[in-house]
Amino acid sequence: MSKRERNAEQSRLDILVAAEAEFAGKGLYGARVDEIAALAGINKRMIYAYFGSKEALYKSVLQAVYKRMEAAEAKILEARLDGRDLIGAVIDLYFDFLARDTQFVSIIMWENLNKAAYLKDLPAQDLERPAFTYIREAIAAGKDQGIFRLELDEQDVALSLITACFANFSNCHTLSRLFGRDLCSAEQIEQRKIETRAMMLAYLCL
Amino acid sequence: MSKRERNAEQSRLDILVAAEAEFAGKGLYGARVDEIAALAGINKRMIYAYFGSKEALYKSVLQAVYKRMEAAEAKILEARLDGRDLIGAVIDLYFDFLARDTQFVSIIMWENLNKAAYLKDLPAQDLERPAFTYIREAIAAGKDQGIFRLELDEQDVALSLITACFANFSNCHTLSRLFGRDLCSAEQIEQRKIETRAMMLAYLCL
DNA sequence: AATGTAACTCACCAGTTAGTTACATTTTAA
DNA sequence: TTAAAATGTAACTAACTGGTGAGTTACATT
Repeated sequence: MSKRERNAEQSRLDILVAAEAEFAGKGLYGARVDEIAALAGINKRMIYAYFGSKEALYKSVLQAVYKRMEAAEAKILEARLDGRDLIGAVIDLYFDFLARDTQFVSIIMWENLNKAAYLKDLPAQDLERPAFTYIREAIAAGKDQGIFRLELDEQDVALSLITACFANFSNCHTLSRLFGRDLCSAEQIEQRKIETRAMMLAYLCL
Repeated sequence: MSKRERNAEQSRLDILVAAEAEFAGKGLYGARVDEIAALAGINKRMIYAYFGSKEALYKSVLQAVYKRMEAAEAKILEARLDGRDLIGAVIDLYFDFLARDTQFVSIIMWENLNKAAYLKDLPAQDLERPAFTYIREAIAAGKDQGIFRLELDEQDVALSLITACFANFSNCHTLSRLFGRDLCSAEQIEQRKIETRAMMLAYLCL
């Protein structure tokens, strides 16, 4: 086997990237440590040196994955939109993020099947979602401005929004089979985005 | 080990029930044949006698699971509802089914993570969904009667409806952590049902 | 009582798994 | 210069895995 350059930081990163691909594809149980080592082009021993165990490696991957979502959501906070514009922008952002980052979708699903057992071990700080707070506040403001329905609860709307986006990606394979069209394709996803936007706005707006 | 009563049909069923629990909990990779045998209270050898392989057993479970969904959907066809009543009834049905049958939810999710590889092997007949056709026809009729928006596509609406229901169950564990409330609880699910109904009707109706 | 067979048990295998260890090489710092 | 710490390799192990060969038991038929 060819020698690796000595670079602890790079090696750690290579392991994380390989592990994410392996965990996304096969889950915690199905993933093989030897496979991760081979994919990272590193010796298996280093995985144990850097991460300690397969489980600990998985937790690091989970953390990294949520960090990506947080980074994407930061754009929402920066844009400082409100009302209908904000809702549209949020849906665009989630659709684009989930369409691009299929490993994120897979790992979240695996974590759900695992009853979020490992997510629970993550420090609370890694789970704070400033974007959720911002969305809730914007909905409340929209109600005050008389553009959103008063009877709606901000938290419920935020939940509806996120679930409506996510399900298009988490279940696209089985639904493709059931509906007889490839829902994973870029065109179908674009269509789902338009549809989701229309649905959310019809629901929210007076 | 205690002797089993000789009953091929019962044994087959015991294996299927045990396998579904094991596959739902751990997926195809994570499930252990020995565990299924222990859970079914049967000798492992019989699993191979009846089903041939772990994969073949999984496919049988997948088939059984979809049959349950089909049976639940049959009630939609029987009720012969239309318009807003139908939409409400469909949401009720999916919510109630998914809330009760958590193993269904898990297995569908696993199958999606597996890119529906095993679903593709199932005979097309097991995947026909008369309920979907009925819903699409009812939406078209609603448009003619002037109660539903004309610009909507029936197929898109059916998709929105199913995804909006499913995501509440598939992602409840991670979302519970993110939103700081137990979205798997009966009360929260009831709240999500009300919300989903309001959203779909606002979206569909003129 | 003898026979045939479906249902079943037991003991085992060959391959795989996460994790470890002995040892070699390189970097760092005094 | 040199000792120690860090980084790397490859061989190893103990436990586990899906799957199987061979033999046993219950029971119906003759």
